[in-house]
Amino acid sequence: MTEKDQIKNAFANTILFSDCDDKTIENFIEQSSVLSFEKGQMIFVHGEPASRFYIIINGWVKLFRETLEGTQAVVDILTQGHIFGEGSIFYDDSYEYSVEVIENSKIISVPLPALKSEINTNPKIAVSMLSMISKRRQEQDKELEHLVIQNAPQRIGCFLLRLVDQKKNGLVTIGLPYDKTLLAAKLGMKPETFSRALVKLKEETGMRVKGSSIELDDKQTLAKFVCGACSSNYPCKDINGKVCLTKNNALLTVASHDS
Amino acid sequence: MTEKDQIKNAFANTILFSDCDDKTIENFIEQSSVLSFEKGQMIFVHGEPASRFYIIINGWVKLFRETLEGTQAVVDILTQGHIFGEGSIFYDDSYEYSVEVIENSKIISVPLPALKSEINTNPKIAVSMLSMISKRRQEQDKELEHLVIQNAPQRIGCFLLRLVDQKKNGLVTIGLPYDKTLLAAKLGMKPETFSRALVKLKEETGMRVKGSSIELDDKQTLAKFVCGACSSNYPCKDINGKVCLTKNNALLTVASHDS
DNA sequence: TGATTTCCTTGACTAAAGTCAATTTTTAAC
DNA sequence: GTTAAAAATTGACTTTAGTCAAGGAAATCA
Repeated sequence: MTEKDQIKNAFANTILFSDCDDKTIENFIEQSSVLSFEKGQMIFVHGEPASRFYIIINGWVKLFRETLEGTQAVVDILTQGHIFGEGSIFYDDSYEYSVEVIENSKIISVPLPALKSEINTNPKIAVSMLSMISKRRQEQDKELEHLVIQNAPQRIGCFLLRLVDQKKNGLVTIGLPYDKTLLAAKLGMKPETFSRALVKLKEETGMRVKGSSIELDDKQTLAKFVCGACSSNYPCKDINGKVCLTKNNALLTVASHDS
Repeated sequence: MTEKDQIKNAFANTILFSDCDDKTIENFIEQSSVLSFEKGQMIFVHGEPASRFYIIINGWVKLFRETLEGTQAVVDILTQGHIFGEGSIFYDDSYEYSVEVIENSKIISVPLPALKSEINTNPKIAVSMLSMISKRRQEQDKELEHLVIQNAPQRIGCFLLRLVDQKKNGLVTIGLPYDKTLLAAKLGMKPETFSRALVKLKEETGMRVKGSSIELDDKQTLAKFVCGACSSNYPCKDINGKVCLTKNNALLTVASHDS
């Protein structure tokens, strides 16, 4: 596959551009550039004027904000197929969060004005963007709910359940997509709490943890422990996992979110 | 003002329809009806097929979800000018939450298909909807952040700060827009915790609480206690209060949110 | 390979929020 | 205005999560 094809593919695989005709995508591609980022690099910083948005071809990034006192709040952790920075056209044209690359990544950079004008004239892309943001909003809604009514072990359990292929039954192996420290932050808890909560989860559900790999005899056992403290029944209808790679190149189904 | 005018006004005062020409709004009005609800009534229930969305002319409603175990999570509490139920066109055409009337309310009911088709053909309303949902998403983002990095007194303090007219200096009086119990739920804490946290807030900032009315000598004192544990500096740029009435008909500036 | 750094875990302790129960205050109803 | 109901507060106690510090495991690098 040529790089050109790869870019075209990356565009077509995002929810935002999936419903677009070739000509529109070509137009975007012409104004775009592909960038390589190393682990640790910052792509942009919270509050800075926003000029471009980004599409991840591969790798991982962390969206976050920081308080004056130095505490960090993880907004999201994204990988291939996801886009970020697009929301700033509705946020005073400045970025709503900072973005740090957490695994070497190949990322497409696209000018925001192009998106802005396309949205204003092309109802199709406006609707795609609406459905993308709405989906993200619903996920946030649920994260908020979980933060209030689930405890630490349940939040981890819920995260794991969403990684499992819903069609699979019986024994399943789940690979954590990234660091436990990072996952702890994403789930709104400290690393120590995460560690202890995982032990509790092991005791409660009989799952086996070895490094970043988790084995589970039956997802129903986990669901039983987790989903009583949630407003939607298992399996949640907003799970529609996409297969992608963990940082160790293990296959992974990621519960999709698209912002 | 005739009822017809009142309805037209209600439409024009929502972000969603603010940018619409008269003809489009007239078309919506023809398909709409105005309903009166009593305190305690349910407007729709989570999961039920969605056929209409709603615009609040006056009153208060609570959006919430419930777990099997009976715990309730408050999604939002809305009053005049806000709309709800519109998100379900991106949620499998079923309602994402339940809605209960908490103060007698006059509410416009509008068929969802009308909105759906308008969005698909009228870029203006698609963009309005985008900016509305984006704004809501940003607020949720911050609520999520606060739930993780702020403690109970700070969350209350932040809520209060957003009620204060930013132009006012010196002594200000803040009226709680609804029950403390409800406010506690919205802020993700128990009523007892709310009560104790308010005492703490009094001690820390010198504010005076008398029933649902709070007097504060200087909002900077409160901001100092609250905003160190937030990623945006006071005054937050997403505050753009609208004046409305509390349940006791006191004047109130409500930090706007539009979903 | 060994050394260094980073990540993860564990223990002991503290702080924050939740629970349960009792009481007071406020509001609504008659 | 009296009474009943609902909302808010307070106390005593439990549970949960955070903090700080120390060790151990894994990954990375020379």
